[in-house]
Amino acid sequence: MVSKPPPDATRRSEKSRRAIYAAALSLVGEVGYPRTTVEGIAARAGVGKQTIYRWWPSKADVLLEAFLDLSRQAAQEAGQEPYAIPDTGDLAADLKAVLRLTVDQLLDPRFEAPSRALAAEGLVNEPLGREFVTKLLEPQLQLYVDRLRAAQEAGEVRAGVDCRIALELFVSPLAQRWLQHTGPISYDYTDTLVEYALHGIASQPPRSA
Amino acid sequence: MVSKPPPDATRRSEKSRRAIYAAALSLVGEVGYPRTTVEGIAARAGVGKQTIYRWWPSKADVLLEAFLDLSRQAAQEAGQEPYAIPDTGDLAADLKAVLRLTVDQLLDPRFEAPSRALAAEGLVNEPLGREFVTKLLEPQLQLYVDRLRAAQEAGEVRAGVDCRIALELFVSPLAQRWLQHTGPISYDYTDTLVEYALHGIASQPPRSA
Amino acid sequence: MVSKPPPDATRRSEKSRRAIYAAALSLVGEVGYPRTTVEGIAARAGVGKQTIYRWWPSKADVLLEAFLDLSRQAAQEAGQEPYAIPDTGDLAADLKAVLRLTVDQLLDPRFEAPSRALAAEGLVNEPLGREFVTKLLEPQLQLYVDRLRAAQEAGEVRAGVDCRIALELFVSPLAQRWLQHTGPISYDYTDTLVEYALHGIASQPPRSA
Amino acid sequence: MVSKPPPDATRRSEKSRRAIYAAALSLVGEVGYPRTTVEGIAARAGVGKQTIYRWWPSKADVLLEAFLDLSRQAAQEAGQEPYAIPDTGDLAADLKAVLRLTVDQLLDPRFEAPSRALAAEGLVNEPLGREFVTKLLEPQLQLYVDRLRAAQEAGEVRAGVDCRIALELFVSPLAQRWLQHTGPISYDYTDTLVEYALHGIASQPPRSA
DNA sequence: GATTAATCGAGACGGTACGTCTTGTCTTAGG
DNA sequence: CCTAAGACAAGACGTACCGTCTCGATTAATC
Repeated sequence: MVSKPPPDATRRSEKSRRAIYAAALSLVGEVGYPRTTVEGIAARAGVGKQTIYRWWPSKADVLLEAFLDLSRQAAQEAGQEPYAIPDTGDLAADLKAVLRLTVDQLLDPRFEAPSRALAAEGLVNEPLGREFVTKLLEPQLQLYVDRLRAAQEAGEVRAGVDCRIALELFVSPLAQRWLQHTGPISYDYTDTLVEYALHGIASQPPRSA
Repeated sequence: MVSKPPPDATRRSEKSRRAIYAAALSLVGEVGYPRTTVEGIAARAGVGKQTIYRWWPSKADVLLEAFLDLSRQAAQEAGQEPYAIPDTGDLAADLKAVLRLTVDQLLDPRFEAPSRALAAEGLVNEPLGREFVTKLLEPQLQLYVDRLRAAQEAGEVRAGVDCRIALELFVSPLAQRWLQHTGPISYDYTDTLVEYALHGIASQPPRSA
Repeated sequence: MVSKPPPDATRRSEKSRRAIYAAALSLVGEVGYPRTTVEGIAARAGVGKQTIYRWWPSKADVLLEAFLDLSRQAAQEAGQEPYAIPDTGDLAADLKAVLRLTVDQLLDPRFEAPSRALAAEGLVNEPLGREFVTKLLEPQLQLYVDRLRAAQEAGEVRAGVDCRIALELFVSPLAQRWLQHTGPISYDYTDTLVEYALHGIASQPPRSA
Repeated sequence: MVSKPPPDATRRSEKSRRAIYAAALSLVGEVGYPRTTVEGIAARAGVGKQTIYRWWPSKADVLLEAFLDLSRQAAQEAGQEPYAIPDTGDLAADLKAVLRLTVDQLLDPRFEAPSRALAAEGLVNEPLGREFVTKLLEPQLQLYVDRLRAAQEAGEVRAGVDCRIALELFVSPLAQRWLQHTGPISYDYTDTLVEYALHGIASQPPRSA
């Protein structure tokens, strides 16, 4: 007899849930994550604090779900999500195109504050971090894995290359620049990343290949 | 309405400063960053709260300085800091070696908690983030830039390659895996990164090169 | 904007009502009045909260009715209620006897907690206080008035004495000792009260009587 | 290691203490005891909640001290408090006079709400009740005991009468009428009480006296 | 016996206050 | 003047209840 029985989800107020999502996202955008409080979210959503604590264990989880919801919505708005990177036969062009879309999204102010906040919280709060990675990051990365695998089968990528590692060559640099402000983000930059990642930076081919 | 005159640093208590660094680092290691409080640091350091607020604007800044201090100490202990990546003439080998050292440091428990905490806080607290990047990250990255530039002059790296971008091909993937737990970290992994980054993942050379 | 139509009392669940009374009384006895909550009563009674709010305006009213019910029951158990103080012709003896019964009741643990709670709430919540006085206290006091009036007619009590005030001479001291713990309660004590009230404490008769 | 060390009383803010007393008394007067909250007191006093919780365990204790302070002040204002019931040699007159003063005080609106609230809380919260009785009620009652004892030595009161019980004959009825609204309060009423208590209500002297 | 309308147990809801914790400022005493 | 200590105003935390509301599921009186 340690923990409360879980609440009855069938009786949950849809209106409140949406109001909470909206309040959480707008507050994070306006005052930043650390100054966004559960009380503030409840007040702006016109909701009792208990209604938040009933369904989420912390403000980080509220924000995570709110962001997932926002992503889902944005995906729907953007037409039937392809859920795949296009395959025109030209790997470099395809990767450049999809990275340009990612750049656009990273610079969209609706996404910036909450996703940065979630990423930050995820670094320090491991369960949340795992959920963030599992639910948001990995599905995206898997698309790259799929496209690279297809390229590998088509002979465009060297056999033996681990696609899960390969994708990090262009995704991680972009992620780090964005997260840590270690450099500017642009189409040129991502195009360059694709170029370098595909053909390497060395002037000579590897000795034993 | 001017801001307070700065306190007289010549009369500052060295003992307190060191006790505060130690308390901050140990608390972050023990209870995590969010549950580390200024009061807790003051109590463990046997110091008045005002002594902290007099010299640092926030707990993040305390931790940043504490961590810088720790890094300086660790560097000294590790013998006279080379402050350069070795240049044996074999770029791949040199990069692999230095990345292996980085792996060792990332897995050192003394460093893990505070540096992860600082990275997280830096994402969301821009001034701190810039300081973190400027004082800790950039100097490290510059070493890579220098080594790559030397390789470029030696003809090992293609002319026209932007070394600042090139270094991200092996540094950022490692950073992301470590920060966001998106994958395991090992010597094999970093070796592979160097391999891919130097020679690319494509099976064919670029069309117009 | 009229108030709700009153609920249909004919369809009321007798079982629930009794369960609520029992739960209210036992909770007040166990955890005290302030920590007795409507939610707690509902939970212990196995009843929805609305079933309480449908029939009573507040927890104080629940407790008042529960206590009235308990009193009624106790009266029935104690044989056919006399509803009068016996009149043996000896006023002192009759008063002593009935006060001894009152002492017994005040010390009965079933009654103590709820009646003290009701008295307390009544001090601060005037409507409830009036109801408490009207329904519980006054009927009891009236018995004294009747007995004293009879004694007055029999010449045992001085003509001109206001019986409503006279009864307070032995009832109020007992009530105050019990309510405010200002002294112990015993048969000796109430016997003494009767003695003093009947014959006064002065050594001389009044100057002008 | 169970409880906090007590705070350092020498550094206590006198201004805050007085503001808290004033806020507590005015709130109880305006909205009644149950709707007076610690938060409300803190807000009106311009004080942090912790400053209240640091020095008092509950709102009842705040109110008790506030009331004690008010009583002390009122006593000082009323000239050098005699701290004794006058002894003119005429016991009945002296008692009537002091009871009339009590009537005045009971009807003073500054005192009514808080003292009724404290009495109520004391019924149900035994430690507070004992403190209320010890610090406020008993000192008052002792004055009666002293005056009655003097009268007894002067032969005005029958030897053998227990003065502690005797005083209740006129004090308790007044207290009960006031607390429980069981009847009106007036000079006539208290005069009558003294009359009855001194000379009894019986028409005949006791059989064995 | 089926219909129907209100009560029932249950519990989610918008709120308020609780008592605790921490922040960053201010005050006091001591060196 | 810096220091250790800690009281202070402020305000968020997460919990407990309040009194209202909305669900099916009884359930009792009418058809």
